Amino acid sequence: MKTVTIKDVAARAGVSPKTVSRVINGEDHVRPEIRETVQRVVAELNYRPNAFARSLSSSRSYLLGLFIDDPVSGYAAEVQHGALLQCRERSYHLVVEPVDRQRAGWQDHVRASLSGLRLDGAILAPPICDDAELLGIFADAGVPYVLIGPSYPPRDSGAVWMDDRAAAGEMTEYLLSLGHRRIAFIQGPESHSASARREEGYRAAMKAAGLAVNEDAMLRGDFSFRSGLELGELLLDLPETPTAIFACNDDMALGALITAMKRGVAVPDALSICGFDDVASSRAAWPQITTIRQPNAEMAAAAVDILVDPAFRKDCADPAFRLMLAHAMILRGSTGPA
Amino acid sequence: MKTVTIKDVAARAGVSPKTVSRVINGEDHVRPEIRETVQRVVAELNYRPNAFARSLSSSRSYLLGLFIDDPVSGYAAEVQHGALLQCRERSYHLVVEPVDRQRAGWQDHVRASLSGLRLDGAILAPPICDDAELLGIFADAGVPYVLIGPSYPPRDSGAVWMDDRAAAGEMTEYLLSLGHRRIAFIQGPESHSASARREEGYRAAMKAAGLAVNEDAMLRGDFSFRSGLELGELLLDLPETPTAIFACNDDMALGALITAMKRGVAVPDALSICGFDDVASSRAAWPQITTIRQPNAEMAAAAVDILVDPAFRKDCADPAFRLMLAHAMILRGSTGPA
DNA sequence: AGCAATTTTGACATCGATGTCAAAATTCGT
DNA sequence: ACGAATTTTGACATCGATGTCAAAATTGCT
Repeated sequence: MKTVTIKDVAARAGVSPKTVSRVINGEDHVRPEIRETVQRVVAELNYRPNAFARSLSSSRSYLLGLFIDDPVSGYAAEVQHGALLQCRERSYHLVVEPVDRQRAGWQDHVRASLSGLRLDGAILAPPICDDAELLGIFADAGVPYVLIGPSYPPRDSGAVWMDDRAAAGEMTEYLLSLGHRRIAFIQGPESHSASARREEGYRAAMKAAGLAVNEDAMLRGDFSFRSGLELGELLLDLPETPTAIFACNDDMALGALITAMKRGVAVPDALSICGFDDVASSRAAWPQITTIRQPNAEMAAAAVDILVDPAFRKDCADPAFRLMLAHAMILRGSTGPA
Repeated sequence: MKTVTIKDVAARAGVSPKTVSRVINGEDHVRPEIRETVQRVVAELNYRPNAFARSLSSSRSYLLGLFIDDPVSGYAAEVQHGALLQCRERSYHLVVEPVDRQRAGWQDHVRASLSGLRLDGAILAPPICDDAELLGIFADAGVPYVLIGPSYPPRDSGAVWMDDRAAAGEMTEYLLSLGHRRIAFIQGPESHSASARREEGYRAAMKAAGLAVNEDAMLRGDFSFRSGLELGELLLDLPETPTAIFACNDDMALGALITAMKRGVAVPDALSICGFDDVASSRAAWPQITTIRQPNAEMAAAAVDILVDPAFRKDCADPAFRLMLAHAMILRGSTGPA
């Protein structure tokens, strides 16, 4: 297929390439009839601007990067999908870059994508959105970025959140309303700040109900299914068995659920279990797991919108670019009256 | 951060930009000592070639596209991860493009990525790798592509497979060896050719064992968890209850497993269940599901290797670019003696 | 040493778009 | 209808690399 260039369009429409460029980019200063002619010719020839030439001359790449720690997780898939759809909406493209901080020289990989690809912006997913060194690399390269669920509100960048604290609080209140008093809590890894916020919400709700948190029933996992299995064992071995387990994410809740089944503890009759995330397998389990749906795709889409907003490039510090999106409690079969 | 260009490097090394270009691209005809000097300067200045300028002049984009139907699935995540890592290895980048054929005008979206981005190659995941119209778009645009697990061996493109037929045969033989005779089979959607190959393998193994397939215990699902639930009901309602269910993918196997648990049918004592894919939740279930691991990441990585191989661009029809990778049977708790 | 063959090098054009800025066309006011 | 103000248009340079090809340097041979 011979490539159609802007010159071809210009020639056929009887105008200069520059005018065609104006029409393509929706700029002012083109007479309506000429604009129409050009648009017709563009359609006729099925012309598509060459993204590389455009980037080279305009110093915009129409490319956004999604930087993510573990691109295989279900979480990553949701974030990516949300970003992808919104990019398409905006005529941008998305480049996914895994950031494996275990590997020596990861910094260079990041720098290479930034300087080689001239990304117009980047989306940083948790937990790497809290990595000061990484943020520094972006700042040095002058690439604007939006953080998803960071620990601290960033000063000079966009951010999109959900209210982990409030959500965990609601979940705890729900368990309390079911009559549970001995509610165990499984924390996530310390590196994930969202985990800490969820714990806060849990503690606050317990305190509000006038209940003390049993620190023996507060265990730290690593967000993996396996750690849920193991910590579930520990919790069920406790002298005062909890009547409910609130895990910081669904994978660990699933692990705890399986442990309960193995040991013949009926869920939800003898033990309620709830998680956080609403991953696909929380629906596939039996009973299905009560959880909190994070607006992952929506947060990613919002991040894209922020990045492509010209106002953002002018003033990244504008608080209008720090958004909080709504979560939802998903009540399912794994929780019941105490 | 001021951008370092090839001219800066050239000036500092006391050579022409062209020579620097030669060094960067590992071309011949550069005296060793000059090559070394240039490399030193490149490192000193931390120079990275501008990908856009490079693509514009060389008509290579160093960009590969991954075209996929449902980018949120666990399957997609594995494929993407494999492709991503290999791209990084090869200094390419990966652009993920969802192809939603439900949506009007999807063809234009695909064309736009091809002509706008000048992709050096594309990876087509199932089931869209079997879409003749889609393949035509790539052919028209002159973008070489590699198919993952297509129905038919392509004539003029690369392809990467696993042997679905043999794998399903092995699984069936395993069930037979456990003493099962009434083995139900849950098919996938007709649009997924892999499903048909798996069914073939099952039928062949049954025939080889001298057993007739009970067509009443052969039901078609749509690869979803829900369809596994429903078809599980139907199978357990059969007058001659099967002693084993072989589902065409793990999600449906999980559905059948949940149905069995709901109805109090013990797995694997009263009923064996096995799936295909080895998705994450097949490990999260209880009992864990016996399944077949597809080399998804490996297939994607192999696809990348094929696409970046200069020999491939010269002769896409070379049979060396049609690879079959090995699968693995994963024996877990959901299967046992009849 | 002298000349041909070969290797190394760089000048220059090019890829396809956009930014700048001045020229041409149009509108407006009187 | 005329000049000023404004809008529309296009010529030209530019972004940063690579392809082409001829010039310069090196090597090999007698």
